[in-house]
Amino acid sequence: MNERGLKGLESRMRLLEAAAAEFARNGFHETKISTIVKKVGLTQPSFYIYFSSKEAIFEELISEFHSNLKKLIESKRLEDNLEHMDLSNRLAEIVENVFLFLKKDPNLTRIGFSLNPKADDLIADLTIILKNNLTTEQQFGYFRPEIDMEIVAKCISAVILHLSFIYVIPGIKDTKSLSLQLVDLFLQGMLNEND
Amino acid sequence: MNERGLKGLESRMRLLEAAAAEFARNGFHETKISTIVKKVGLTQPSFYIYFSSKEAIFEELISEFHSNLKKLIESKRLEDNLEHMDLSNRLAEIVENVFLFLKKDPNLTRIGFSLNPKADDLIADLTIILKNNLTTEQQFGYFRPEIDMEIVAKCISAVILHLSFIYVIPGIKDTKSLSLQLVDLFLQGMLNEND
Amino acid sequence: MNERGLKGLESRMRLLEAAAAEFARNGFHETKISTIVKKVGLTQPSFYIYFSSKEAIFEELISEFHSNLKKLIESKRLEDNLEHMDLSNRLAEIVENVFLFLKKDPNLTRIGFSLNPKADDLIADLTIILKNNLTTEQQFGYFRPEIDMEIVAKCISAVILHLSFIYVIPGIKDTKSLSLQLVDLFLQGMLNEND
Amino acid sequence: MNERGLKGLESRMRLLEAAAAEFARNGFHETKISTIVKKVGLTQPSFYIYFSSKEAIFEELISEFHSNLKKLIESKRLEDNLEHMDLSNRLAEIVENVFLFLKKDPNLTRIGFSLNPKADDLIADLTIILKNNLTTEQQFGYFRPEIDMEIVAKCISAVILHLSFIYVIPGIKDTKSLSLQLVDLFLQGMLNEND
DNA sequence: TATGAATGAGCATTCATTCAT
DNA sequence: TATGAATGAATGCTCATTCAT
Repeated sequence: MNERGLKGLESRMRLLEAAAAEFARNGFHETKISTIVKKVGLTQPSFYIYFSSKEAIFEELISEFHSNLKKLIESKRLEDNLEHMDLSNRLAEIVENVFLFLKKDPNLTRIGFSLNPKADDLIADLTIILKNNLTTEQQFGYFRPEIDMEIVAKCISAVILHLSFIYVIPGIKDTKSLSLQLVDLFLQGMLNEND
Repeated sequence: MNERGLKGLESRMRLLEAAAAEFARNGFHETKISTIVKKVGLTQPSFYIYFSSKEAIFEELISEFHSNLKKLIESKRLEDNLEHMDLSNRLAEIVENVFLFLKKDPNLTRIGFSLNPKADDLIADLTIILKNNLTTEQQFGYFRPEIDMEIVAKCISAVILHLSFIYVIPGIKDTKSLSLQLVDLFLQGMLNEND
Repeated sequence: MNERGLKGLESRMRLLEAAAAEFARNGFHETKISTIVKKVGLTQPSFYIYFSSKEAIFEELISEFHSNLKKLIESKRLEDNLEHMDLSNRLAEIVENVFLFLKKDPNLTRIGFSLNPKADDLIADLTIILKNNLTTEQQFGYFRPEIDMEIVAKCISAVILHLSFIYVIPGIKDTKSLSLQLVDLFLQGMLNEND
Repeated sequence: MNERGLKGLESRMRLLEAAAAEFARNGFHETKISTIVKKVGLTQPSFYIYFSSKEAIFEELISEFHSNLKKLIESKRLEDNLEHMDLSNRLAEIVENVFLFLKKDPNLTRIGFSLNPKADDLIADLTIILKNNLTTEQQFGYFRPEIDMEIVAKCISAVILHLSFIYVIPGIKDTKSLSLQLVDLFLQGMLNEND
């Protein structure tokens, strides 16, 4: 009775896409529903067939992005494959996966990490998973025991996010080599050993 | 008409403070002039005696913050005192100085690095100075020659900012030890040398 | 196209019922077609198969109610049976009949006498019939000749309606005894004759 | 600081008046703020300087009307002057006072007794006061003891209201003689004593 | 230096209604 | 007989800003 047909589903999808683009470019408040529907070729009331409010569509975009990202991170637990690759490569692969995910939909990435209250929570979540992984490795003796892995996790999160915005999403740097360089930096440090 | 009496100057100051607090808490668009003036005990027209528009007061807050921060960074060029301290400590001191600056006025820090277009420029500026410093050191042989100092500079910028927001401004961690840990991480890396 | 099948007729009926309930509870403007059709399990376009507009269904409800009520009143002309009962009982019976009619469908009663322009006309119609009856009786010498029967008729109309809403429809008072009390009040007055 | 000057107070007053006229003519939902302000020669935002919402101005009109009417009724307690006039005249005077009050501002009267939820409460309040008065008289032996004064009070309320709308407010009947006729009807009844 | 009063421009949202199927 | 999809036309309300004083 309230079933959505194919055409309706497509309109909904196109609204979501258009909204993502607008929110990403202008933020929540400067984004107008009139603009979104115009892009899609609909009128304002149609918007409210599919979404109950401006907040609702924003929320929907964010929460799906967040849950997908969390899923990705959680699936990448280090313990699963501690053996079958050397440490650097395993880490680099994880980092690259995150880069690729964030690059896939730049609009969502921008919205998901914009000044919306839940962005901080998301970063915190990601950081926790990262920290757990790193702590495990540390207990295996791979990392210096005196390092506070909480801080490291927070550093890495910040770095991945920032580099995503300035290098990965704009396509300025290759994700593979960037990941390797990052891992190398964090693993080896900058110091010249010869000194 | 442009002669500022004492009372006027004070009203202006209080408006700036109130605006900083509001912008920091709610962002640009959700901040209402009516709220700002109410906090200060003035009426809306009074606002326009001192600032030509909402954008103007925002701009004024940001640009002073930005220029102060730039001044700080530029004053901390490494070359100036390459000798009189060992590398780690010199770096840590610089980092701590930035931490302390950002902690001094959390509202401004939040505004200055919010999603306002100039935040990216500011970060870029800071990163350039940092990169120049690091490159100099690298040429002196302190750092591994194969490292891309541009990337490193960007990592460090991101890390300093992020840790400022989650650790320094809330007062959760001591700036001195945090700076030292950061420098240690970036200089030595995480790897356990014994391996 | 105008052949009504069984199912269609039933849908129409159920829409009328649902509409009556909604109009009674919320009035015309606060009643939404979307609510009506939802209650019936239909969609909005289906509504327009049976009724040309929101006004149309409202009008249909009202006018049937009005014509039924008029029919009732007109059928109760006093002259028809001036003899076969004493005056009080004849009057009380008429009053009770109206009470029972109004109680039968509270929703319709509420709608029919709500602030819709025709409510006043209806009351005026009822009042005229009442007045004619009373005048007849007056000419027969039953009532004091100096009384203005127009005013009395209007009083009685108002009283019947009001008591319907507060006593009869809620079922708080028995219609028979209430009718008798009313008739007694209007016939004998309140004064204590012993004084 | 938020003080209203003379001009502001006048604008507020004129908005109240215009709103009363509109609400009375069209009811709550069909009354548009745009119409109200146009009548007063203001723009829509000005409306919100003085009233927080459409509901608020409606509420203000109603509640002032209600409280004034209650004040009037309460001031007219019979006990105060049981002796100094004969019963009929005292009662008629009270009724006439209510007529005059309701006639004074027909718009408010219409709004105050329209389909707004509190109208019923108001009528109930008035009825209670009336009933108390009547019961007192009854205990003094003026009225027949078998009469249920609750019902009488409700009848009188309904009658006064209805006659106000159809006779008093339109100016069709003189309030003084109408009051007397009403009192006579309720006191003496309609029956011809000679029978 | 400050304010009471007012406004232009805009935006989210609602609802009865229609059209193609 | 019914529905999925869409819309025209409003409307309440907000906010930065101005003007006269």
